[in-house]
Amino acid sequence: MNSVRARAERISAWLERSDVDVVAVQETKCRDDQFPAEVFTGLGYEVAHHGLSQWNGVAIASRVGLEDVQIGFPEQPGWGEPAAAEARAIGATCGGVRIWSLYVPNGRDVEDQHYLYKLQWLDRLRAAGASWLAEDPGAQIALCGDWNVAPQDDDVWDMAEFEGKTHVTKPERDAFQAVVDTGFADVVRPYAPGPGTYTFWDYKGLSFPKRKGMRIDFVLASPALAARVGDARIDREERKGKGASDHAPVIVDFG
DNA sequence: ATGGTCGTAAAACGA
Repeated sequence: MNSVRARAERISAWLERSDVDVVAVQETKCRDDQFPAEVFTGLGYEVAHHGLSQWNGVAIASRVGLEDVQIGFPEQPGWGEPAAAEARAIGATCGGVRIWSLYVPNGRDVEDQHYLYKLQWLDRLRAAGASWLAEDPGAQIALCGDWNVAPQDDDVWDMAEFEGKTHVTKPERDAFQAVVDTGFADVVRPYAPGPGTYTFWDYKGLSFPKRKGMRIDFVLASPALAARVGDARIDREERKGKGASDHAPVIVDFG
C-alpha cells in the first residue's frame, strides 16, 4: 500500500464500501509503535501488524477472528549484514482460514544481491507452504500479497520493456510456479483474465492512464480453500484519484 | 532532459 499512515483515510473509505471480512496489507512503511490500528479497529476489525522500520511492514485485519498470529515463516531468509529477517510476512487464523500477508523482496536488479535474496525467499516460502500442506492436506491456507513476480508475459504491458529486468526472469517465474506446484492455486486469474489485467501501476510516467501495469499481487489458495472460491476481482477503481496506492486491492470471495 | 513519482525522513534510499 506504500504507507498505511499516508493512506489512512483511503483505507477507511475502502473498507467501509468493500465489506471484506479479512484484509492482508503489505508495505505499511512503519514500526509497530507508529501503526494506526484505529484505522481498522474503528470499523470493527481486529488487527495484527509487524513493522521494524520505515521499510516493508505487513498486517492482517479481520472481523471474523484473528488467532495464532505468527511473525515470519519458518526459515524465512534475512537481509543485511548481519542478515536479519525483515518485516515481510505475518500469519494469522481468521474464521478458520490461515491467512498470510506476504511482501516478497523486490529483487532490484538481476545483478543485485537482492535478486538472490528474492529467489531464496520464494524458495523458503515454498518449503514452508509444502510443510503446512504435508502436515494437514486439508488445511485452508491463503498466501496473499505482493509477490513482485509477473508469472506470465501477459502480466506486463510490454515484455520488450522488461528485457533483462526483474519480475519476469525465468528463475523468478520458476520460483513462483514452484509454490503453485506445491498446491497453491492462483484463485483470481480465472475470474480476472488477461491480457491487460494488472494489480500495480508505477507512479512514474503516467503509467496508470497509459495502462502500463503489472500483475504481481496474488492470492494463492490451498486445495481445500481454492475449492470454496465463488468469485474474485481486482479493484482497479481504487488505483484512481488523489492519494492512491500504486497497487490495487485484490478481492476473493470464499463463499 | 541520464529525469520522470511517491513515501519516509530529513539526504538519500527504496519501490
